Amino acid sequence: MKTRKTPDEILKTGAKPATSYHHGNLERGLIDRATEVIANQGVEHLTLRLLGEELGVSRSALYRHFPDKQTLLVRVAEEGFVRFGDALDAARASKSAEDVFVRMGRAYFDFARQNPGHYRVMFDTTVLKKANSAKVHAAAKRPLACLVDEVVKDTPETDKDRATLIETRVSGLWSLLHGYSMLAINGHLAGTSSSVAKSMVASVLYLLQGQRSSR
Amino acid sequence: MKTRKTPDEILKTGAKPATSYHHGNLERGLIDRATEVIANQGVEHLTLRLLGEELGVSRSALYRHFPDKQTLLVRVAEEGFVRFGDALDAARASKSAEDVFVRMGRAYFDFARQNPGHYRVMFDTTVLKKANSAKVHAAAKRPLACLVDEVVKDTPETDKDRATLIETRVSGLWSLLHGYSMLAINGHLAGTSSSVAKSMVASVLYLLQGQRSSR
DNA sequence: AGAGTAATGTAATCATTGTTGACATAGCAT
DNA sequence: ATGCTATGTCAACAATGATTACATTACTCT
Repeated sequence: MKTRKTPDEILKTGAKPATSYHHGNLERGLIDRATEVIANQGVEHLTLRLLGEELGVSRSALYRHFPDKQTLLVRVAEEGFVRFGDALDAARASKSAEDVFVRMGRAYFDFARQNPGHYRVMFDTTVLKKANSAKVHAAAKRPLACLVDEVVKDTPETDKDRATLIETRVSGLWSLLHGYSMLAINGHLAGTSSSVAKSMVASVLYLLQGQRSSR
Repeated sequence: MKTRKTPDEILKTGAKPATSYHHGNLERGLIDRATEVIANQGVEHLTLRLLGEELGVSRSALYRHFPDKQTLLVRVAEEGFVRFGDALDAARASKSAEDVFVRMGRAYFDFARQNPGHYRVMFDTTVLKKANSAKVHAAAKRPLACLVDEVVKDTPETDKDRATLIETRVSGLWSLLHGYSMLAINGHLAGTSSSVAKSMVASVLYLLQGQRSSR
């Protein structure tokens, strides 16, 4: 009994007549538009006034759907983590001749570059810190768990101090993926030709191999 | 004729008598305190009111030293880049049995973890974008130039398409260093035991080796 | 169909923060 | 001493996030 009309029904009927008092699906619109603005201009340029204007709604309408701005950002992050987890899971499960880490690495980079708004909020220092939503914290664990699972599988049990080796490999893998994603999103890798992107995916393997053979 | 008293003179005389109207070295104090706040609580928690209070000065006093808050942040970033460049240069120049990339990698991580406030601002999406100070842009180039220089030296000239190889290696190296630094600073690598940190430094070499031998 | 009720949106208002302009004070040179 | 400049204060403004009281719509139940 949450909504009177599903989003699909709204869309089918031709969405938002000119005289409508109700927006129809403001919650969805707020999340989507906020994500766009963040992708284009960064979190700090997102204002409720702009959001309201663009959606043809008063600025206080947001508070019917979110207790505050912070919570809207948490929702953006949450949806990002879910989709991110889905993407990594899919890459992991896909049957392919390629190494599973190559597949996951590519999926990681692709997600970050195609969803810069989500990715920024997901790893923004302060957004998650104050979030008391259990859902977002659960969603945030899943993508990393994907990486950890595969590293665990790939780390020989014979190694003494196996736990440390796993931790090392996860840290290295994640650092490489996160660092490249962040630098690329923020335009610090100007001449990021596609060949470099491909090489970065391959680098995942070399990094892992080096870490396993070392120590 | 910029200052009547150098900072050192102020300090020698016992700094800031209770009845002082002038702060003595407000510019320095603003930059330093701002850096601390950012390190502890993030950029978005930095307010001019707080800054003024803590330095025993009105909130508008800042505007005698910086045209606006943004410019203060740019100054923090600028000083960060200078010190960062110095640290990398020193590591590169130091005579040691260790590989130069190991030395630079350690210096990179050490700087980031010991100066989280600086590092955050330096790579904040929006701080540098709007900065029209030539100084900060020059300072920002130097640290990366250190890494690039060494990669260039280390990349065999015989390789055809050498430029792409260099670009790939720089991207990979920087991504690993930046990613680990960011994740560590923001507390995402909770169990970051010192052994993991050491392994991360070593990983730099394996990554570079893999990239050179590949493609 | 019609009443009742919850969901959704608006308008007016407030607190916080960055910023500005007019004024006050201190230090330095002559 | 006098004047100039750097530095700091105070009051006010604009933008923004948030709150409260009220208005409108849509669903449910009979």
